[in-house]
Amino acid sequence: MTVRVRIAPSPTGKLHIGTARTAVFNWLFAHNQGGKFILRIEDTDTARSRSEYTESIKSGLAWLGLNWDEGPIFQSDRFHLYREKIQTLLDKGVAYRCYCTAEELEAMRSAQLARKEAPRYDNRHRNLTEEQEAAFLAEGRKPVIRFKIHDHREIVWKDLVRGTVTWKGSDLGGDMVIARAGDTEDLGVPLYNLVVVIDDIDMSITQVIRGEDHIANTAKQILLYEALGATVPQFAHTPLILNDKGQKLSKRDGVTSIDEFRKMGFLPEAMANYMCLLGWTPPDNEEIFSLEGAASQFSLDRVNKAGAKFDWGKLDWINSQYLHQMPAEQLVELLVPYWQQAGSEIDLEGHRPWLESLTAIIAPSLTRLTDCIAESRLLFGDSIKLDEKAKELLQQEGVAEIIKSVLAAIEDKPQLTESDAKGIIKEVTKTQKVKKGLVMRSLRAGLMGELTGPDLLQSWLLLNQKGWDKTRLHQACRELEIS
RNA sequence: GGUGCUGUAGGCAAAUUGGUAAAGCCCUCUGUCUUUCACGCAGAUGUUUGCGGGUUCAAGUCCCGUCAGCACUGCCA
Repeated sequence: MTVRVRIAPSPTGKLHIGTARTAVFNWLFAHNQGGKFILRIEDTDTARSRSEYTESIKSGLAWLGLNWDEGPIFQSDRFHLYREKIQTLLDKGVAYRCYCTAEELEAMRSAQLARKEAPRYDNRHRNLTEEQEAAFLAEGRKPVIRFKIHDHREIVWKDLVRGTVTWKGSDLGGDMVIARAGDTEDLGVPLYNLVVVIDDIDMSITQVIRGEDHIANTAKQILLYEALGATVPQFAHTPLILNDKGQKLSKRDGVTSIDEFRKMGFLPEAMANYMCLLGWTPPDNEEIFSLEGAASQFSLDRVNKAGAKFDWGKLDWINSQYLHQMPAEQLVELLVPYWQQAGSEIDLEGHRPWLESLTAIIAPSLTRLTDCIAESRLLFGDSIKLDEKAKELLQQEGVAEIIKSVLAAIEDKPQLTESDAKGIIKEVTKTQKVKKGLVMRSLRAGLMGELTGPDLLQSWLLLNQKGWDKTRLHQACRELEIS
């Protein structure tokens, strides 16, 4: 049988890292098995679902490289199918109408809690007579539809991640609501546990791979598969993504949407790579790999059972690895938007070759794309801002002379080559009778205004292309004379 | 309260059906390279698998108990 798996997000928020990670595992499994990966939008909760979130989910998955083979399928288009199935369950006598009000349910729950019992529905309307139903209707009550869960039932499945999982019917909270009262619809509005099952049957889903927070739902859903006379798919419950305190990662933890990670300067390849590692370890122990590479060796039995703590340090490291090995001509394209956003003074469109050289110089110090702003700060513009240490160095004996002789050497040279620059440094070292290190440091101070930064020779050549080396060195001389 | 799951160095983790534990990666530190920072390369620190029992020639792995953490316990998904 062809493997068919799906990711079924609810469009009630932007694409969440947890949803994306589940999508990664499904995608990996599908690609490993030569199966299909399907996108289904679970928007039965019309009050909370928004189309803009559907867009965020689609664009987020696409950005990560998680292409889907079928869909998106929208549950909101399929209410007719759900109603049909509800009727089937009603006809079979495995579902019934419950007329309890929210207040009654609440009273029941608090009474149970007061008695230190597990809160659950006591199945009180399971066997109502026609007269009783008529009486409730006459009161104006709107029924929900409940599916019978027998306490003595034992539900067992072989989880692809966790092994054999056993659940008692009595621990499922009583007969479950599969449709809530609708304003017009006699059969109500179908709810999550029901529609998931109906769709997974209808779409011939063979493996359901989702977060472990769904384990209890799985037990309920298996009962529905049986009631609908369908084959039960295989299940795999993946560990949750945890924050640094060990709790399920939530919106309160700050950055959780894929959109935010993108804006923070993470590459899609790095994100996808890291998400694979959130609960899975490749057999070859390599930690840098593409989705395709991971898919070729993916298996659910290497998925961890313990929660996966989100490790920012590791994500940063992975991102830096991708950044460092990316060709400058490709990287520069990704950097330009950040420079633009930061309001760079120079014309970013008209200076691709220059920007590409700049990119090559700063690339090794980038961890996130956003770092390009800080790392290139000293290379933009015709002037410098001397920090304390640079000022101190420039005031050392002989330094002013070094700067002046360099200036003299470049004054009427339009464009320096690397060997020109090296020659000048050598020459100045000789004529001023100083060590090369002092020349380099002096030059760095005068050219950059600070004593640390990327490779000096390359930086100089970059500035030279714009004529900024002359303006900056002149400025350094002026400031030296004033102080 | 109930049910379920998890517990290996600072972090992520590896360890075929029980067979020498701490592989690998991140972080930290040191060395190296360099004018400097970063990158790269080389090396180092960390320790006995939450705790207590049991089975066994042998237990991270199996069993019992205990503690801790997390998840679920909706007319949300």
